[in-house]
Amino acid sequence: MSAQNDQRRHAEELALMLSDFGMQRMSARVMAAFLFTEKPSLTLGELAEELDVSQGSVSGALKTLHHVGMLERVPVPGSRRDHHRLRRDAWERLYSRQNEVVRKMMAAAEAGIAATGEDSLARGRLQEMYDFYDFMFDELPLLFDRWREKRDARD
Amino acid sequence: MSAQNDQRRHAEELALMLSDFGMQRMSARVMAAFLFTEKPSLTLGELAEELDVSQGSVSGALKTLHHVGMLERVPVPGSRRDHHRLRRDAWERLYSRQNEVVRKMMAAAEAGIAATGEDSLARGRLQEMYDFYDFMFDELPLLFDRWREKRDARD
DNA sequence: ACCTGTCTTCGGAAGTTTCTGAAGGGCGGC
DNA sequence: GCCGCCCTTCAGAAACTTCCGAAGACAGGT
Repeated sequence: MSAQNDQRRHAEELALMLSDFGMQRMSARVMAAFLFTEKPSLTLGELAEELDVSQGSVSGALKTLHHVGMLERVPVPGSRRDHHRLRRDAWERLYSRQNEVVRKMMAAAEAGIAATGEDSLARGRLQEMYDFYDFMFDELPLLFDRWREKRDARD
Repeated sequence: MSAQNDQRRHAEELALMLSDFGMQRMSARVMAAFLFTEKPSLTLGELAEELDVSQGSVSGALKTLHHVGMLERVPVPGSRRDHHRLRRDAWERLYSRQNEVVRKMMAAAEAGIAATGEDSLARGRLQEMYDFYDFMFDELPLLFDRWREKRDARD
C-alpha cells in the first residue's frame, strides 16, 4: 500500500472521529483533507475531486469551517479560484467554542435560579450548576492564554 | 402565570439548549426535569407522565444519563420503583467527557504523524494539532482538581 | 456589455435518528 | 411457584439531516 493511500485512510478515520464528536460529516472530511494534504492550500474544485463529492457539498462545508474560524482564505494572485487553508490555531478555535457553551449554561442556570424559591431543592441544584460553569468560564480563557504562551515560547 | 409553569418553561428551554449542544433531545428533557423538580428523586413513571412521553423513551434516556454518570439510583425502602436523582457532580462529569475526546484527537494526530514524511507540510499541521491536545490532556484534569478543591473549601 | 469560469443556493432524494407502543422479562410479595 | 407491577427491548413510523445536481449569481477579462 502506498503512503498516499495510507494517509487517505488516516484522513478518513480522523473525519469519522470528528463526526462522532458532532461535526457534520462533510465538514469533517473537508477538515481532514486540509490536515493531510501536501499542498499549501486547496480550492473547492480540488476538494470535491479529492473527496469525490459534489461541489455544492464542499461549498457548504467550507462555509461552516470558515464560520467556526478553522480555515482562512489565502490570496493567490493570478488564480480566479478561492484558495483555503487550515489556520494555524484551528484546534484552539474549535475548542474555544466551548466558551460559548459554558456561557449559555451559566445563563440558563441563572435564569432558573431567579425563577425558584429561596430554599427550594431546585435552586440548590441550579446553584451547583451555576458554580461549576462560572468556574469554567473564568478558567478556560486563562488556560488558552497559557497555551498560547507556551506555544510562542517554543517557536 | 404560575411559578410552576414558569419553571417548566425554563426546564424546556434548558433542554432545548442541551440538545443544541449535542445531547439527545429526550435525555436533555429528562435532565432538565431532574434539575427543576422539587422532589428529591424521580421514577421512570413520574418522568414519563411529567414529560408526556412513552416510558420506553424515558427508559432509554435514563440509561444514557446513568452511563454518562450524571444520575444515580436512590434506594427507597418499600418502593418497588427505581428512584433516580441528579448527582451532585453531574456537570463536572458531563464536561469530563471532553477528556475522552481530547485523548482520541491526540491519538489520531499521532497516527497521522507516524504516517507522514520527515518534513512534509502535513506533518507540521498534525504536530500543531497534537501539541494543542497534548496540552489540554495535561491541563484539564488539573483544572478539575482545582474545581473540586474550591468547591470543597466552600462547603 | 458579454462571455467564461467559479462559487453558492435550493428542491428533493436518500439516509439516519428518534420516538412510540406493544411484547416480554425480572423481581418481590404472597 | 404464581401474580402483579415495573422496566427494558425492539420493530416500525415519523421526523429530521445530509447530500446531490442543476440552476443561477457573481466577478474578471476582453
